[in-house]
Amino acid sequence: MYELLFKYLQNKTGISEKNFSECSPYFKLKEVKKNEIILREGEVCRSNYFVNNGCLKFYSINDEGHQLTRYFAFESKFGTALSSLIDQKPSFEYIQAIEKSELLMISRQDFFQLVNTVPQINTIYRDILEMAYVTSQKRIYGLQGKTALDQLKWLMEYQPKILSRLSNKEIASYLGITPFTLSRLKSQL
Amino acid sequence: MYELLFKYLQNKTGISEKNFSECSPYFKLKEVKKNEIILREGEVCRSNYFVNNGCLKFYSINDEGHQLTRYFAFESKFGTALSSLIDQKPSFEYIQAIEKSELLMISRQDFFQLVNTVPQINTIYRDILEMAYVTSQKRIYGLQGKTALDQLKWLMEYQPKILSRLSNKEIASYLGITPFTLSRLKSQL
DNA sequence: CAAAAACGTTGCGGTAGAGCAATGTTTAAG
DNA sequence: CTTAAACATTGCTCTACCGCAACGTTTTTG
Repeated sequence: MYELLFKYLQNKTGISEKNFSECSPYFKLKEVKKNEIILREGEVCRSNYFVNNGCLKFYSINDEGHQLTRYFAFESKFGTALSSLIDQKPSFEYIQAIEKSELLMISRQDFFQLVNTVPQINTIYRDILEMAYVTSQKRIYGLQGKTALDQLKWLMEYQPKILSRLSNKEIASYLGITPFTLSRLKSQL
Repeated sequence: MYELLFKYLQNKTGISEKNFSECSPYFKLKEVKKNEIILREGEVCRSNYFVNNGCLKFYSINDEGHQLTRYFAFESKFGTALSSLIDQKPSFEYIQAIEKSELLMISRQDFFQLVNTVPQINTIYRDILEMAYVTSQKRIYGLQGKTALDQLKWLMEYQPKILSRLSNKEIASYLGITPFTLSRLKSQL
């Protein structure tokens, strides 16, 4: 149950089995069905999730009712509504399982306690923040000011997993275009 | 020279004057002229900057030669090419002073040493990362999928300082639209 | 395995914003 | 204070993307 998480932490921080065994009990197993919604807009996010298998989608719904996806968490990734988790205000994003998934869930309180007491978890949190930031920057710079076709090419180059594993509807939501436009673009490649 | 930085740190972490005096010598004063470029695309960013007065612009230039601005650092803000600073790869963004500015500069090495040895600086770095992330998220969600007019209204509500202090050219670059479009929009308000 | 629902594709028309050029205005520099 | 340069505005045209509708295909579910 904790093999993947241990591998992940060991890889990033070189944590020992002993130290890990002090952290792992705080992570609870949570199984979710396909399409199950884990967090809704307006709710305060109180957990951090590590994906053992499956895939989570983090998205918001804008004024016109369109989904806009910021992040897909596949296996061996942490994911949470970070803004909401950090300041404990209502989330503007949803978390939903795209596939039947197995998650390791840790409460906000336990997580930040580990961040403050276990150096390796502090490192992991720093790493999560850095990665999240760098990713979001790449996204802004990589996508803005480009045509949708260029965005698609960028995605093919840097995030091929998203293209190969997800439906056009999800991909379009990630790119911020309509499935119609995506369909047309694919025929131009 | 260090009053503003001390106030900033004290406000965020409650640091004592004594602890602060151990950190402050690492921050060197740097004065820059209006329009002076502090970091160019392709260079590796080796410093973190605290703005004592003036304003820094963080932007990239896309394939069509257009500026895209991600952040303006006014007084009492830290700013750096964070992605480059973190992984020490060439920066894809420029840092430029919009006005004659007075900066406190700390080297990457000194900064991360402080992060790892001074709890209050660790907190500050976490805070910088969290803020940077939350801001970039707000930007993605707040701007994408909206019309340029809505973007402008959003900016008026949440970042009025940018509108009041900067030229239309800078504002347009921040919104990812042309100055022409911005000019037209303003007449519609 | 059959019916329904979700998803993908394609054509048509509409619109927001870009590019360019012309002109007026503000800022900067000698 | 004067001249040049940068910036702002506005009209015209063009294009990328959207919305909707119609139709075919795949997936889900009872």
